[in-house]
Amino acid sequence: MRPTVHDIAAAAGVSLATVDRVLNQRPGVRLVTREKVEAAIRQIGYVRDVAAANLAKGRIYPIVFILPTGDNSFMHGLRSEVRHATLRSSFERTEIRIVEVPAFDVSALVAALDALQGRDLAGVALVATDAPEVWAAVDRLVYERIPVVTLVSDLTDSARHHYAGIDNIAAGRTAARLLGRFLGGHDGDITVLAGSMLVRDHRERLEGFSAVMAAEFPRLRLLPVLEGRDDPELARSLVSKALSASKDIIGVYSLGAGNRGLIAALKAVRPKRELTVVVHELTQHTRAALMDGTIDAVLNQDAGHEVRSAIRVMKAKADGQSVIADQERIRLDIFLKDNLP
Amino acid sequence: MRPTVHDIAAAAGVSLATVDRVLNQRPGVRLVTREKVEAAIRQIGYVRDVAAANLAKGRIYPIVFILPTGDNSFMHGLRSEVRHATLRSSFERTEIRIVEVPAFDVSALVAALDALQGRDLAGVALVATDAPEVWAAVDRLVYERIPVVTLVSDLTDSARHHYAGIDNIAAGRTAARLLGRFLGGHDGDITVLAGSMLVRDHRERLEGFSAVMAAEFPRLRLLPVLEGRDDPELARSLVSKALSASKDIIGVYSLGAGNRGLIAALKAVRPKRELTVVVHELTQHTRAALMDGTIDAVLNQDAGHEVRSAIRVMKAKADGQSVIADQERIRLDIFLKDNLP
DNA sequence: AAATTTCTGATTTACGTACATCAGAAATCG
DNA sequence: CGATTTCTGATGTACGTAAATCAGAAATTT
Repeated sequence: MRPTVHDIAAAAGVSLATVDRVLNQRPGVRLVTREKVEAAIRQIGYVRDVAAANLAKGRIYPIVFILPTGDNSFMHGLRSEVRHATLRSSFERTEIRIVEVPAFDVSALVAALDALQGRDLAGVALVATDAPEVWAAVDRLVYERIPVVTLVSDLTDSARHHYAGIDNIAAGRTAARLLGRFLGGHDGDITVLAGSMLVRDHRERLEGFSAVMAAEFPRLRLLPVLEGRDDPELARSLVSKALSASKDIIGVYSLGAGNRGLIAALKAVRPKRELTVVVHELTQHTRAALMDGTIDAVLNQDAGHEVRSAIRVMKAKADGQSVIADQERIRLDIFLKDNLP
Repeated sequence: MRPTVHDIAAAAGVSLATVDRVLNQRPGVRLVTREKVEAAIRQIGYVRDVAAANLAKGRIYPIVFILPTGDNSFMHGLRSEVRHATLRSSFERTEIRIVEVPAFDVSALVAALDALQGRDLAGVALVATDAPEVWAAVDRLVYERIPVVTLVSDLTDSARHHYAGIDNIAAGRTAARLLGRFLGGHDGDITVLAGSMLVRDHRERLEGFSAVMAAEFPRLRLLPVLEGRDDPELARSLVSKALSASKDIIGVYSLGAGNRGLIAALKAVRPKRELTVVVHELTQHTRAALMDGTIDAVLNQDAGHEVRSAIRVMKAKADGQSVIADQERIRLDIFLKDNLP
């Protein structure tokens, strides 16, 4: 059986109340006594029963998620995961509120962050647009000892406590290698569709992609990046234009959202044009396109994992506990048509 | 605030004791009363506080893991994950015992299973060798109402409650597509290294691999399967022999363990021979080989996830609860040199 | 209608921790 | 040395559930 507070009290030769004062860092314990208790705790290997502790304190964790609006499937999925988490909130002693702000809108994001100042929050999670004003607003919350976690996309320079998302440089590199290897030794152009260079995840994916392409697949040339603002309709028109402008395009890497538009553009030129395509985010549209051969590979981050990880981290930070970095690592999923879940 | 048993009692107009009888399916409640209570439970949306319930019952779950011996890295990793779980056992109210049996040894496995009959166990997890005697032994345990979970490799025909492992047909198909696409349109032979056709995971991987190869990459021919018994030394010699016997081999798929030997054999012919290689299981050896280019892709199942999932499932079954299938799905990880964890 | 059996209610203790109160001991101060 | 101040012990309640006991009500049988 696992040791309890009673065992500590007996081992240290003090009362339960004193053990409690030491454990919860309450005042009223002499230094020598405190050390005696701490020695006993180490010696018998006591570990607090978190379930019982939570039951006793009945604490709740008020949490805010700041999510961008936009009708692309990835953000839909993310919002739905957060909502799903609100359904479990009574079990997890959380109270989750969702705040929506326009995508890529720095001042709106800053306003949303500043509105949270002075609130008694256990944590704030945000999909960050990477700008100095945002760093500052985040740091203001951090200064107030509110745990802040970036979700999906990180901030370059800020005191945020944690980033819950994939390694986007690695994702870009992986995309490049898949595309490069799938294209064998062929020569040709590659077009890249991004959402916006204002967000760090897209910049990093491009960075990793370009690096591997340049170093290992010199026969493939990158065309200027198309910025589709994660908007299906804009993505469709940009890609269509690019495909008709250059007949040398043999590969496409879509590193943002709005793939519905990309897929429409691809289908319009199929099967005349043979294209190898790697995209990000598994949605109903990319899944179907992967199945029918329009897309060759999908890189994915599991939005559900990210949301749950973010919540775990915020709760841990709010309790002043450390997080197990390895356990909170978000994996990059690679889907071909054969291993779809 | 979340509703409690007291709220149910008040809503149903019965006593706490009656609510408890209904909730824990104890006898002594008339049908009409039981229905009244169940209606109240549904109506106020009561959900049992599992933490408090576990605290109150103080139940422990005795669990046995049956693992094959063998010095390949994958089984080492699996054993170490199970041991790691034993360290957490006091938190999770489990009491885990590990039983080791020789790999691919049907009668030893049956003996180990039968030795567990009549014990009061919350669950048995085993890496199964797929044979009728094993199906029968597993079914004997199931008949005694002991939850049984297969780990890594499943059984064809048995009443085991759950399988904690990847979809091996999908894994084989994925390997085929990666290898096929990486080899462009080239002609040549593919050699397949397996552990043993006695285990279902290896058979299924081969099945999926062969199917996609035949259907989509007709210019690649499969050579007869090499059975390395997951033994590094045997694997090395088999692969070396095969490579010198046929100069047409341009690809290798290793679907079992013992990759240390495969890698040694590959390094012996490098860089003269250009080979595209896809293997299973990320270990220190395959990781290094992926980094240095000896291997092109690694398919992986996360042993830690499998062990934790198996434990969750056994506990749920022991409590008569259902498992959330989707949550217990083990994902197939694909690693290229760019996305190693 | 009495005797029995089957339900139900009321109450209590327990799980391991948090937290509050109050009395008394020990240390420190004047 | 007495008067504070600071520390410690003893004790009780609470969290939400499990589980047991016993008395009494209701239903069933005789």
